[in-house]
Amino acid sequence: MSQFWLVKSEPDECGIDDFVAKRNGVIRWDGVRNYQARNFMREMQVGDEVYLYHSSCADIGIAGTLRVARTAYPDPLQFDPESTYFDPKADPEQPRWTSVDLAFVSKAQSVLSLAKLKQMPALQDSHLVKRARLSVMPLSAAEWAAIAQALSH
DNA sequence: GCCAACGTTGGC
DNA sequence: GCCAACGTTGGC
Repeated sequence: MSQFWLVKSEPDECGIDDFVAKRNGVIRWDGVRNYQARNFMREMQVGDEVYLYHSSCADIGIAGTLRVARTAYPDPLQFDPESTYFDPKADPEQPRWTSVDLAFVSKAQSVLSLAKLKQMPALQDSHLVKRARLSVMPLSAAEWAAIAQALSH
């Protein structure tokens, strides 16, 4: 069964416009270095729908929709000493960190702001509102639908 | 740039 | 296994 997710990124690093530019391709979602977020990524299935959330920027909120194009595989950056995401404790035999591939679905006409998300009754119990600083999180079908409706306005 | 939340590390 | 120190996230 298809599931719903939300991923956060700073748009300077990887935002919805990077996915627009790769409209017919995929982007590797890498650099996640939090175990809870990683574990959620490992549950993702091809075809799952994903909201992209822009954090730490002028226009904070949900900026578009993506789709899982490839399930979990080892994040190559953990083995790359040149990368800021290099993890000296990562073992190629037993990789610690996970990537998935994500593909563009749509860009929001305007960003659905965090202020509006916080006001939505359907999101009061969501990870997004309740738990700070989690960069990959599941959404319930009801949470997904409420956001979809707000985005369509 | 500040700072609260919170995850990780390491000494004991 | 506890917990203080420290680092990171991310809104403001």
